[in-house]
Amino acid sequence: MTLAEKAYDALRHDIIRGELPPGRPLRLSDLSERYEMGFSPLREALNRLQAERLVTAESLRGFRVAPLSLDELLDAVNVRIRIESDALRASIRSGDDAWAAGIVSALYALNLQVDRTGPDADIWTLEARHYAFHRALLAACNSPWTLEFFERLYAATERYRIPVLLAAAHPAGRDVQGEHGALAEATLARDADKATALLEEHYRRTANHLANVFGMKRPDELIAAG
Amino acid sequence: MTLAEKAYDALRHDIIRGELPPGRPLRLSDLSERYEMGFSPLREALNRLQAERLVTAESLRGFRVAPLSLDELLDAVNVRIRIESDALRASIRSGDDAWAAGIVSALYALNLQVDRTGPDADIWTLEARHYAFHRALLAACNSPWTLEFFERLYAATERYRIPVLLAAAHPAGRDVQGEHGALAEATLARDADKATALLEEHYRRTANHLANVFGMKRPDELIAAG
DNA sequence: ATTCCAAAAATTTTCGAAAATATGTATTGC
DNA sequence: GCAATACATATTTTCGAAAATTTTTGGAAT
Repeated sequence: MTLAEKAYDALRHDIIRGELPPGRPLRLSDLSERYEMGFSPLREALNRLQAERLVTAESLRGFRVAPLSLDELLDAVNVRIRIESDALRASIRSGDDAWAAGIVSALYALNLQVDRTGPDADIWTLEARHYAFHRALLAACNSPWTLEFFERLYAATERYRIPVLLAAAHPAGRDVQGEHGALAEATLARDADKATALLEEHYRRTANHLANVFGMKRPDELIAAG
Repeated sequence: MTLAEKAYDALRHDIIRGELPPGRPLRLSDLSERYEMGFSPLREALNRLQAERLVTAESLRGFRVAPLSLDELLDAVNVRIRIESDALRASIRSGDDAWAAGIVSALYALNLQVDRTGPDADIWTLEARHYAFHRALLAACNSPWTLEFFERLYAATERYRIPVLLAAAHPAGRDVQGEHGALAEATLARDADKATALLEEHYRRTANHLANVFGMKRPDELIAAG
C-alpha cells in the first residue's frame, strides 16, 4: 500500500470520526508531522477527499475539513431514503440465499455488539457493524452506481452520528436494535413495501434525533422535505 | 487558476470527449508532455478523477482512462431515471418563475443549435446546451447531493453518447428536439407524472440507441432492469 | 521451442527545495 | 488614532531528482 493510500485512509478515518473536526484547516506541515510523510502523498489524498466532499479546497488557500450543516444532513437523509429504498426493492427482487444469509449474519453480529456493555462496548465496532448491516441489505441490488452513492451518503451522515454516539452512551440502543430486526425480517420475507417503509422510518427517526442533538430545532423539516 | 485545476479540467474534458479513449494508460511522462506541466499537478488531477470514476488507478501501476461497458451504461441510465425523476418532481413542486424561465431559455438555446447546419452545427455547443437543459429542469430540486449525483451520472453517460454523436451526424435530431419540448411543456405545466414519464422514455430511447450502436445487442435489458 | 532468471529500462511514487502566493506585522503618513 | 504600505513570515504549489517498483529485454538451461 502506497503512502498516498495510507494518507487517504487515515484522513478519511479521522475526518469521519471527528478527530479532525469540521472546518479545521488542514495545513500540510501539520499533516506531514501527524502522519509522518511528505507533502506529495498528503496532497493526493486531500484531492481525493475533496472530490468526495469530505474536505473543501480553495485555490492557494489550502484545504479544510468540510463543515457540517443541518441543511446538508437533511438533504443527505432524504436522498438516502430515496436511493436506498430503490436499492432495497431491487435487492429483494433479485437477492439469492447468499444475500439473505449475509443479512442474517450482519444482523446477528450487530446485535451482539449492541448488547455488549463495559469495556467490550466499542463504539467503532458498533459503527462498523451498523454499516455492514445496511450494506448487506443492499448487496444484491446489482447497481454499482447505487452502491457508490450509498457509500458516499453513509460517510456523510456518519459524521453527524459519531459525535452524538460519543456524547450519550448508546442512546436508545435497544430501540434501534428492534428497528434493525424488523427491517431484516420484512426484507427476508420479501415484503418490499413494508421493508422500505421501515427503512424510511428508521432514517427519519435517527435524523430527527441527530437534528435535535445538533441543537437546531427543526425536526419537522425532515418530513416536510420528503 | 492553479496548474492542478487546469490539469483536472483538461483531463476531464479529454476523457469525456473520448480524445483519451477508454482503457488508455495515462503515463505521467506522456501527460507531462501533452499538457506541458510537471508530475505533481497531474497526479493531483488524476486522483480527483479517480474518485469520480473517470480514471482507474492501480497501486504502483499507474492510471488509465476508465473503461466503458454496456453494464455500466445500463446501470447509469437506470439510476439516472430514478434520481432525476425524484429531482424533477421536487423541482416541479418548489420551482419558481426564475426556474421556469431558465428551462424556457435553455430549451430555446438548445433548439437553435439542433436546427443549425453546416459549419455552425458544432457538436460541442450542442452537448453543452443539452446538459444545460437537463440541468435547468432539476435546478429547483433544492438538493445538492442529488445535483452532484446527476452531474456524475451525466458525465458517465456522456462518454457513451459522444462517439455516437461523432459517428452519425445528428442522429434523429428533430425527434429528440420534440422530446425535449414535450418534456419542458409537461414540466412547466407542473404535471409531474407526465414529465417524469417523458423523462424516463427519453432516457430509455437514448440508451437503447446507444446500446445498439455500441454493438452489443441487449436493448431489452434496459426495460427489464428498470 | 520454452521456461527461467538476471540485468536493463521504464514507470510510478516520494521527497526536499524552490517558486508563487497569501497572511501577519510593523511602520509611515495623515 | 487609523488607513495604507512595505516588509517579514507562513503556506501552498510546483518542479526536478532520488527511491521504489514494475516491465521489458536478453540470454542460459532444460
